[in-house]
Amino acid sequence: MEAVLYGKAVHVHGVTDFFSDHVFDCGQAFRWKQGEKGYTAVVDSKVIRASYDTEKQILVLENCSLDDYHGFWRNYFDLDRDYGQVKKDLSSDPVMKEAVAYGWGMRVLNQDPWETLISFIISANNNITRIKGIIDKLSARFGKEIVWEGKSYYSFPTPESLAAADDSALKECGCGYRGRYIKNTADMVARGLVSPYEIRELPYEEAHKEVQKFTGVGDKVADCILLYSMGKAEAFPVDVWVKRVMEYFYIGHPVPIKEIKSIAAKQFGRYAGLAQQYLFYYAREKKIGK
DNA sequence: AAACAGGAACCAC
DNA sequence: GTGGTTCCTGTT
Repeated sequence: MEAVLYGKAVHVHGVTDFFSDHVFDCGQAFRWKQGEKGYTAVVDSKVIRASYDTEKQILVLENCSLDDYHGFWRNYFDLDRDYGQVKKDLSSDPVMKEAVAYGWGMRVLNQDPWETLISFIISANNNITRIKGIIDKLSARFGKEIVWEGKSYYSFPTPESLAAADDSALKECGCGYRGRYIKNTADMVARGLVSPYEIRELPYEEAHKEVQKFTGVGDKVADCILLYSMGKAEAFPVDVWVKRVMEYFYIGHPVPIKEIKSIAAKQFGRYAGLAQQYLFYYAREKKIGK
């Protein structure tokens, strides 16, 4: 991999196992929007546009410096993980082989723990379209405006701004009963009672327990936060889709979520979270079990 | 228009 | 600690 600066864009040469639709539309991130020139998002209070040239194997990051790339985006896009090897390892199992072939360009992003915490509290009992809408409204209302190419974008709200939010404003953003959970959680973080950044440093089991101290975070949401923002590749979030696909292909009948997690841990090992990501995309696109 | 989709809180037991 | 019910909003 070699990163080269062209004007205000970084071109990363030699990136493999990358396909934008798989990366940005597999349910892990909610702020990336597809446009003519690529996918655009606000991440870490910066607007970024990403596009990938499959033929030349170049990842183009617009509005990005070389320092930004090495200091942030390289890790954000998980570019130092050998997905070729991961996919090879997972493909010894015929079901995973099929799922991996289908979502071949998926990568698990390393996102911000605070943003991921709130985003997945919103995700509970909710669907992706609605989650995206709620996060957009919250950002427009409580985030900071950033203008790029003549367009307005909004950063993800800070803990302080959400802790101070009116109940009615959260309701208008479509949070529903989750507004209370968001405020409670934001308040805990703003007061420094629990830090998502400190939780990130803990091993899986402890982090899984700690993150559930936030209101609105249960077993599944905890696993999402650990996998998508705390570098825990063994975390295996079981939502209805993953439950269905696991029962359909591996078990044959309905079982409790706890059992699905332990079967997955045995079957997929330390990459269970990456396996989950391929399975989720496969199950949802193919409507397995529906 | 009633039914459904989607995880965690909360209260019984 | 387990099981059943309720929470909110958008879609069918």
